[in-house]
Amino acid sequence: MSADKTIVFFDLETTGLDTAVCDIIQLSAICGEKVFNAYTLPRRALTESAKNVTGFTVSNGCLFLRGVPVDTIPLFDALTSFITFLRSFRRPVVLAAHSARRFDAPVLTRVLTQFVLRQEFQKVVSGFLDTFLLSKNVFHGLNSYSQENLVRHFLGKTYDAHNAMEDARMLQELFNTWNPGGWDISRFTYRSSLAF
DNA sequence: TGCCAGGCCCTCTTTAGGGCCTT
Repeated sequence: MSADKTIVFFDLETTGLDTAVCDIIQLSAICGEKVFNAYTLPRRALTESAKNVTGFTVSNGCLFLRGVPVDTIPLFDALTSFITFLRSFRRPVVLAAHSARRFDAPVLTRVLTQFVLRQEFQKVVSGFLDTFLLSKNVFHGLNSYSQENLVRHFLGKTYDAHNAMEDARMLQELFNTWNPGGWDISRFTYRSSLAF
């Protein structure tokens, strides 16, 4: 990774695993001490599996996290605020997520396109770094490359997995511990202009 | 009725199948 790029770690919680249709519920990101977090009310129902994994539920038009009401903002506002957050780094940003290529990037770029924000986004984000593919190729012989297992293995701790803010925070900590070289980062970084 | 998908990687492979990883 060249020195003129900033890596921002991010995570999404969504209504399900189908990247073609799922809605974003939580969007979180972190870079150093700078954090971003937004909750949005999904337009479609959560799958039972997503309810169990994330703890989110929707009732009477309100979002709840493990039964506690959560303040939400419109998805468009969350996306524009996110772009403003990314622009604050004043240099090209690489967005890193665990399984970014398979999951987070396709979902994020789909909704950005829906709200005609894709071009604005691409002005500040040069690519997506997939830490799942990176870890699997750099650290051989592990039983599992799930983020939860990697945090247990490399950091020796458990955490509130499937909360986007905590997932992003732990991913940054993992990455700083790995301290991968520029070649490995480049190998698993994908241009954000490409359709996923 | 079924209970959500799918790209990548591995191998008991390549005329294929199964598990991982994300919610």
